[in-house]
Amino acid sequence: MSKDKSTIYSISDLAQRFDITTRAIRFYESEGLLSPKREGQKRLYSQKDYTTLKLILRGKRLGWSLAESRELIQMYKPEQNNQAQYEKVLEKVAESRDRLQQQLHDIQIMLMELDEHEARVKEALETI
Amino acid sequence: MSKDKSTIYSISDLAQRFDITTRAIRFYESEGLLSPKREGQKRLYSQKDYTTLKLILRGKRLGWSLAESRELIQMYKPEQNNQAQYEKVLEKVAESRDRLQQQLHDIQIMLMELDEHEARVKEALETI
DNA sequence: CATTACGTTGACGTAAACGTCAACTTGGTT
DNA sequence: AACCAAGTTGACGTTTACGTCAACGTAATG
Repeated sequence: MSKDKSTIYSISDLAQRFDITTRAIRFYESEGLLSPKREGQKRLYSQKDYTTLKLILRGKRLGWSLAESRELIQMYKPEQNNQAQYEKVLEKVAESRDRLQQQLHDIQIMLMELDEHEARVKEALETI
Repeated sequence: MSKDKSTIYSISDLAQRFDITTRAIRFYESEGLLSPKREGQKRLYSQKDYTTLKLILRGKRLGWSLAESRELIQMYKPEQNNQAQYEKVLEKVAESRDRLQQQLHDIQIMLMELDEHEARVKEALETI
């Protein structure tokens, strides 16, 4: 299928799939979030790059800065092999988790309040 | 207690409580998110303003723009009393809910992936 | 009454995340 | 050869969300 390990994407390919601009993708690279292979001048994106991009956009939807997403992405790289690095990684994981749990909490409250409000509005509509 | 309906806050009061700057609070007002009473020049914030500010900051944590939070805030105002307005409100509610559910989904995936990664890192640490 | 604390309104500065040209190159297609 | 589509690298512009002075008002305090 299209998810096989050797699939390669062009920049406009990725842009279409994720509904973003090529400019954005190049910008992410300039910020150290992506580093695609090259074929002459042209960028070639691997399945790993695809996954990384997915991570970036998920981060964006959650209100993360690119710098934060970059940290998370680097966290997943196995290059950092000494203990200090690993422990820094674990700290980052904990931080991320706390932040996510705060967001989860915020969302639950929001959904509850929206429910209440929706009910009130519908009631108002019925009594018109 | 301090949650009684008549409690009034100064601007630096709110700034301290929410750990933001007075500049930010004034900015939110200039963007139409807050509209405190005045006593001469000075701004006086009611319990309603306090709640609105809480909503703004919750929106921020979830990555919303101030413009989006403003819409949500206006949604809660009972001033819009005709049917067209109400239906627009219901649309906004649905939109917000969809967005929140997408975020919820994103967060669940993130937490799962972090769990997996944490496990792998801890394993690596133990085998050092 | 002079100082200090707290507030006010401009006005300009800034970081992040791209958008938008402009001016090329390059690999096929007619 | 001529051309088009898709790609490239600058470089400058733009929006959002404030930060950071400056210059001033006002109220209470020593």
